[in-house]
Amino acid sequence: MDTSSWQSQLRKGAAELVVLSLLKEGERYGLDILENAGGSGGVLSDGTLYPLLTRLEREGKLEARWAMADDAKIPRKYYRLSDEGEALIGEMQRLWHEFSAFVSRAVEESGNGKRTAVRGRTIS
Amino acid sequence: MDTSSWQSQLRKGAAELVVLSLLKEGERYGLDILENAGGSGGVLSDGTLYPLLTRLEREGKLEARWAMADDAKIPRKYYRLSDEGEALIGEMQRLWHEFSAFVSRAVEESGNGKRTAVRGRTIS
DNA sequence: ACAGCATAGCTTGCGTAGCATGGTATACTT
DNA sequence: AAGTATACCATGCTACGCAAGCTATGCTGT
Repeated sequence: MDTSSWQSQLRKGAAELVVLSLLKEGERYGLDILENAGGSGGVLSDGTLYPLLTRLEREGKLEARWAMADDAKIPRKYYRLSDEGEALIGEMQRLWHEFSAFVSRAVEESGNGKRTAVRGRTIS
Repeated sequence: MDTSSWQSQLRKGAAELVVLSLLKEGERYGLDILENAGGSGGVLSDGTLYPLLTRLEREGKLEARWAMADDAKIPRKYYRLSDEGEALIGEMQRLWHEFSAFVSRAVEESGNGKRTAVRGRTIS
């Protein structure tokens, strides 16, 4: 049973929400985000993340700086929420709750017994 | 704050799950599905639903028949799960729970305080 | 010395699905 | 006759996930 392409579709949009949510906690760089959002059951691969970060920066939702952390060997690009991003994430989180509640309800109701059969003759 | 195109992205894949879940209860026709899945906070418009039903039928996940119900004025096309669709929906529902739990966790953890600031000098 | 691997970030091209818009056809209402 | 409701379908646009592949640095083992 192949559900992999369907899962890709399901992830659309969720990546943006998860990344912005992670950055709400504070500054992070690419691979750091990937480890926190792309693990088992995760929603991100690196080919998805970097274009996404670039886009969010271009759209003004994120700001970025290159920095050399004390324990790092090579420079990292650190991203943080802009004022606009900060304003957006609250609304997105509210919409996510609404959306996931709706889908979960639809999924769960389908467990409760059969509907009565539809009357009517099939047309051939 | 425009989140409408983001919401479209979020809906991708969810429509298929919701439709198959509704059909797990029993036979339904197009507008019937639309009323149960497309309302407020819903995930479907009719320009999405009909191509989706056609695709699912073509892929063998659904079977359909035209029928004249007693209370209807014009014929309706009734869809039901095929054996393959029945086998698939269980797996999809399991994956949905996993996925939505992951995203919800990411969203909710972002409420718990600030991370410690990253040490390191910005490179200019 | 140098091959291999880990860390870190980025680019290209493909495929898929949501959806706005518009269309067909029938039946009922005014 | 015109308008509205029911019911289904087709076209074209767009966005985004992701596989695959690229660059560059620094550490480690032989």
